[in-house]
Amino acid sequence: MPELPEVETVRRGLAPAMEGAQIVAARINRPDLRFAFPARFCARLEGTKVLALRRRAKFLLTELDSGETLIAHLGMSGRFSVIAPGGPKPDTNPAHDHVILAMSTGLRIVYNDPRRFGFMDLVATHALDKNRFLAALGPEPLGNAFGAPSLARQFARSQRPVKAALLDQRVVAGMGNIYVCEALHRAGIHPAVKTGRIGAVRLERLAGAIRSVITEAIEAGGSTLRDYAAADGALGYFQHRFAVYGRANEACLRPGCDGVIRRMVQSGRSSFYCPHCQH
DNA sequence: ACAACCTCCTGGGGGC
DNA sequence: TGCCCCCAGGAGGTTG
Repeated sequence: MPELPEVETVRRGLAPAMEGAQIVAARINRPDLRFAFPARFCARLEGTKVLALRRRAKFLLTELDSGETLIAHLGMSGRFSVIAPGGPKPDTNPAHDHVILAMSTGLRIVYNDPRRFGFMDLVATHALDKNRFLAALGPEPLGNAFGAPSLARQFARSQRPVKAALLDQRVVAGMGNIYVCEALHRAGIHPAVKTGRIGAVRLERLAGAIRSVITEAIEAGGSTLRDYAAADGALGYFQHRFAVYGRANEACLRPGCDGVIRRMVQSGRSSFYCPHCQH
């Protein structure tokens, strides 16, 4: 379940192993992940130097000195590992090692993804904004363009449950099921509330809750449920701070609230909320 | 044009 | 004990 905080943690782990280094060899072990790899994928990577590792929403962007940028999405179960020569190997099943980059430093970068919901693309850096995966993304929750005003604009466009709206990457980029549930709980907003019924004060509270939950989750190295680990194998620990996610039938943790967390299904996805303090 | 479903995939957990 | 079914979920694609 890599959402923004997990992808940011992966980026921070990969950056020191990749930035400034050259990709001396690239290998893919199958022709596709969720989508086919682009033409001449390995050849276009080999011999390039990594200028910078960036992140946009849940996408990892590796800027190369060839003028192209490698776009990677971890899907549900994608993991990048940095492997030192003779060093420990990750605990992932090597049958699902799909992409292997040998760096000029001797380190290897391995992309492992059992479910293959992840995908990669390679596009001209100057046209990154026009890429089909990135073009429609909304503002970064920690960026200046995000806030109550941007939420208000997006919420006015269509009436739907706020839970569904926040999962829409055009509304705010990088939120997934976990952090949407947590942010709604912090803001005291019921996940089924229609977007148009949220007033200015609550919008401000919601924007603040989104920023705080994402900030704290990044500081905690993300959340590790089953699949996720950072590039060095370290586990996140924000899962210990979940107030609602995965806590059905447990007590609400909000001070002074004696509610019990419930689970409901919205558009096929679990929503966790406290019926006592979320309205 | 846009919103609601469908689909991709595997490992793990629950139930029988 | 073992097996089977179902669930988890991001986002593009398809359908309506």
